[in-house]
Amino acid sequence: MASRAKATIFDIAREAGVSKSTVSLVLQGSGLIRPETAVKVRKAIEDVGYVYNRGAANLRKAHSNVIGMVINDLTNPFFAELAVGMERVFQSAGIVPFIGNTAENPVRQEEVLKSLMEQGVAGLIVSPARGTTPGAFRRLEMAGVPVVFAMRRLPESRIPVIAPDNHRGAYLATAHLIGKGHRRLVFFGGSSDLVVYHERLGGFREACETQGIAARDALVVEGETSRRGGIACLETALAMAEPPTAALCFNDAVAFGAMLALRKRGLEPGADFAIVGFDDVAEAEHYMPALTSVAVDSAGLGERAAHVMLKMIQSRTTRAEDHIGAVNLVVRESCGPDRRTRNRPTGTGGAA
Amino acid sequence: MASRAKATIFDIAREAGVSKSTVSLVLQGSGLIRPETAVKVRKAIEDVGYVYNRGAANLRKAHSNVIGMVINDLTNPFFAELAVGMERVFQSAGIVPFIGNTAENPVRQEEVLKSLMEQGVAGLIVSPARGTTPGAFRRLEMAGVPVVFAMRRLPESRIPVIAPDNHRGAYLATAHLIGKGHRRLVFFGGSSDLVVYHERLGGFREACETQGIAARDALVVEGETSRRGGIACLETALAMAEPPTAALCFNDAVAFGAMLALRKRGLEPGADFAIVGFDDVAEAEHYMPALTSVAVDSAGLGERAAHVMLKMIQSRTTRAEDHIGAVNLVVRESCGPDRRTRNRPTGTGGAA
DNA sequence: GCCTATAAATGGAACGTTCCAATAAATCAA
DNA sequence: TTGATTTATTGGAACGTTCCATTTATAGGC
Repeated sequence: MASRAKATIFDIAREAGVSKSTVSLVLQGSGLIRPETAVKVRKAIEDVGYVYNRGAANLRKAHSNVIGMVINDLTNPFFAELAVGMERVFQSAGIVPFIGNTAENPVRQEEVLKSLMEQGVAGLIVSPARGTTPGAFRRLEMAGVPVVFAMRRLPESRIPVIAPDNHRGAYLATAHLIGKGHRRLVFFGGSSDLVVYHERLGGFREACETQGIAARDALVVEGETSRRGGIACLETALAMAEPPTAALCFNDAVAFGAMLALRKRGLEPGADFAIVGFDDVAEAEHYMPALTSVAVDSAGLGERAAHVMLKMIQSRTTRAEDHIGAVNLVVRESCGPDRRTRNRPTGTGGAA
Repeated sequence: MASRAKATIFDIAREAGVSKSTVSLVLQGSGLIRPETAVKVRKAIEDVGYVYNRGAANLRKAHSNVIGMVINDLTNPFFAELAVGMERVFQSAGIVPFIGNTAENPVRQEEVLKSLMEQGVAGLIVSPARGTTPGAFRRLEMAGVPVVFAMRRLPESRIPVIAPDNHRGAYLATAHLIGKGHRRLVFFGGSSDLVVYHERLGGFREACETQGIAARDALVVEGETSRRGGIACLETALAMAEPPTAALCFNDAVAFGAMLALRKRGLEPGADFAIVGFDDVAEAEHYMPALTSVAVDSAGLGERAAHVMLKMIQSRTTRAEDHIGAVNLVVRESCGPDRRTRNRPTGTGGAA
């Protein structure tokens, strides 16, 4: 069906009766060629079914305009949103980013990074996989390729980071629960190999401290960052001698799991046990009951990351400022009514 | 920090005291070179911080080992699953696929396909965007690049398709509803620019016909294929003079929306109105009530598509058999109890 | 009509790799 | 030893593009 050998600019040149250089100029949209010539060439391009060979071009050109996005888990809508945000700004810049999925696997991540590098990417936006070793990005730094981290960061690294204000988000959510009258709280899910975990847990702890919750009443149950993990966390918490009455969850998936587990025990999320999630994924709003959660605007952070990347490429630098995105607590039904008015009919502080 | 100019095999050759050809052989893992030489070269590769230039290599090599996956909507967990399934088999084949997102936009899709082609991909797995014109893949066919469609197909096209048995899935689900005693049914969501829509709707209609439902009792409400669309569909249906009692939804998102709308009206999904979804996404199982849905095994279809692609590349062909994946109805709570026993205490057929 | 200035088109070298044919070195059979 | 064989290594051409320095065509000024 198709001519076996791929068409090159020479074929176009022959077809249009010009030189290869002229064809090249036309391809680059140079203003140097006469309009009629350009038209003739463009027709020939169509006729021979030409596809541009970017690899060959990059051999001469300083740098490509390919950007790689490395995502740790595409099935998590939270990260998919991030990717979509980035896509949006790249699209309007006429760039098609290539997305690689690492499935939270550092070995796979290494392969993906290597492959992207070999393609000669101009820059890389990465949401690093859990368990990424600090040295994993040394090669990229050596090669002078601009990199930005999105959502997650590595313990010691000079690579710029675009992430939400996890500490503040957790603080706000926890303060809200305490304000509702809860006095024994728990942090559900996540594990300490993630910097994000420490940030969120830190916010939780600080809120407990500054709002007069004793350290022994600020509990922590580690677990998978999934629905399943949330179920397990709740079981653990309720099995305690003195169970908590409210939970801040590492993310929304954990929160959904915890609510599910409550229901299975005949308890009503909100009324019997307060749940707050983190990330505010699209489902949160539609759950029963609707989930109170910390909104981080992942698509917005994606856009931000893309802009930073474009600027880095443009200014040929490998450094940039970190950007910490604002968060806000979206209060819905899962953290229930004010606890003071239920358990202790007369509060101490009055109207506040 | 890094040496500005990128290292090439010549730099490695100089460092290791061998010729560029030897370096090339080592890079390709040829058995021709003496082990000690190979070690020496590999050390040099490390030392100079070399990154392989695949573009240059592809200039000589017959074809690259890059495969592109073009997905119409990454934020839909259903398609994300598909991508993950493909990833899985490519990973074990030592291939890193590049994912491009088209956000259901044919224009963007054109850009993504063009960009992937320019990179010299060896093959393309595509879930085409809604509204893709029939000619959109002509260029690819001309270039002789193997393409397979996953999940979706185009009206008239000779490109091989890997997709679930939509007709049968819809038939099974509809028959189940009819078996439960429903006599006035509706198909919710989707629009006729999608081949999948016709397939599913066809299954619905066939089941109604063969199971003795009058044509005027087999209703159709088109709508967005989202939660929001589902809400709208339900409102429309209940506003009818003679409303249906059960709905087969185009996909799970529509089903979730319909259930939400039922709840808002104080109706209980399952008991008051039966809902069946399509795709069986992970959430379906965890919903309240759990959603009855047609499972299509999208990850499995992804794996299948990847295998077909690998085989096509290997055998240098652009043709392959279609593959229609088995489906099965997962009955949960959202289609409720048997209707006959509720509305007409004495059924006609006895125990069946 | 001639020289100069501008516009348009062109040939050649270079980019970093692979592959082939050729060379050099080592081994073996006699 | 010598020629034949095998094992390792190598130089050169080619891949499809860009970019620079030229060449050729067109127009302008006098």
